[in-house]
Amino acid sequence: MPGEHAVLALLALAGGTGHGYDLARQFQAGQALGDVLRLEPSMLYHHLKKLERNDWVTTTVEPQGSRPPRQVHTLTDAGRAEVEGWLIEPVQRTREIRLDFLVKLYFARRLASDSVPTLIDRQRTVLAEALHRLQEQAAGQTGDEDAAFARDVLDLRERQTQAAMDWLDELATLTTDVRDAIPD
Amino acid sequence: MPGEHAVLALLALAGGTGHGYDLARQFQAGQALGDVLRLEPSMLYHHLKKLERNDWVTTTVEPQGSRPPRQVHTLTDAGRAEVEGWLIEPVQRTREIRLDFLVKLYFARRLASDSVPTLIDRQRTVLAEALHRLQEQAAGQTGDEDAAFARDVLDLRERQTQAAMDWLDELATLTTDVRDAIPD
DNA sequence: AGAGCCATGTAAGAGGTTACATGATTAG
DNA sequence: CTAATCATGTAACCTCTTACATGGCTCT
Repeated sequence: MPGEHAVLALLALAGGTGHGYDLARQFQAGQALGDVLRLEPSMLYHHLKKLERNDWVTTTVEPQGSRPPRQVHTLTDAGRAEVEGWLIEPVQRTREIRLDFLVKLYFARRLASDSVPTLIDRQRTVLAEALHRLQEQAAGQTGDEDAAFARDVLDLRERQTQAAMDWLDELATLTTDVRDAIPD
Repeated sequence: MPGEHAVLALLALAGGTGHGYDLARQFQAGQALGDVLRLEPSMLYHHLKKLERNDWVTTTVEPQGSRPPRQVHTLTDAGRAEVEGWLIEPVQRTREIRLDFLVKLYFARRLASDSVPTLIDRQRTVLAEALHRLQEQAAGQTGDEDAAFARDVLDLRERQTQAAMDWLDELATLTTDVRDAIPD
């Protein structure tokens, strides 16, 4: 469920307050964020209701004269804590790299850039463990047709996990370069 | 929606008839198929109902004496045609390789092994096109923070697509080896 | 005596998509 | 005059997960 946390983090990025229509723009196609996580208005408003139920935001109505009134949402302390925790937590499954981790990275760079190297490192550890488990499984295999298929499955997963690792390695290099660079 | 087609294909593999409980075994953990696509009984029965609505199977009740009666499902001609079409059609999105394509491969090897090299080759073509589009997008990029993120996103997608390509290449090699081998 | 198999489902709910409703305002 | 923008949602419909209901039979 990256949607909920993305909305919460976007609210944090906007300074802690915002209304639905405004947040919606970032989740449209063509936006850096929207190209990774597309959120239709209906889903966005749905998430905002849920955030309120979780006491992560409070909502007040702001009349707009002729226009429909805005529902202005404000981050609570619990909401801020939730974002902070989410930003430093790596994802557990390899398939979540493609969506959840990318969204996390987007916000981590903008809200807590100091913690990005740690996030990348912790994510590398999780993937390394996954890789290790895959290699262990690949070791104990028999020889029938089902086993041949199981080997192919493991081989694919290993390659996909390794690709994500290589990508993280490059991310880490670039991030470190920036931090180590001496400003002129 | 690989679930529906997997159930249909499993019915074909069983000779064209079968009942739910029997099919369910293959979708449990520990089975070659179940380790890729887990289908809980409730979902399996749901899919069987849907297959009936699509006229891909017909259902008859078979009393079992003391046991609960079986709902025996039989593939129709339309159902057979649907399986055949599905088996030779590559998946369109890279993320579908992990699940949809693997399931397809499992059944293609068992139901239409002659068409497997063609399936792999067509899938390679789809991925090559995707890779090409990603490289084109990576070429036209500006320099702000959003663009840096967009570059990272494209880089990850490229690596994941390339990993799938490499895997397909190895699959193709192995498959060809088997076909070219001279039986003794 | 109790666990687990046989065989079928229903119910409830999370998560998501697509389409539509409303109604004034502003830009081309 | 038309289209898009502002601003909020509802309704209907998928997919999927988790938990539970039924009730006799077989194995240890």
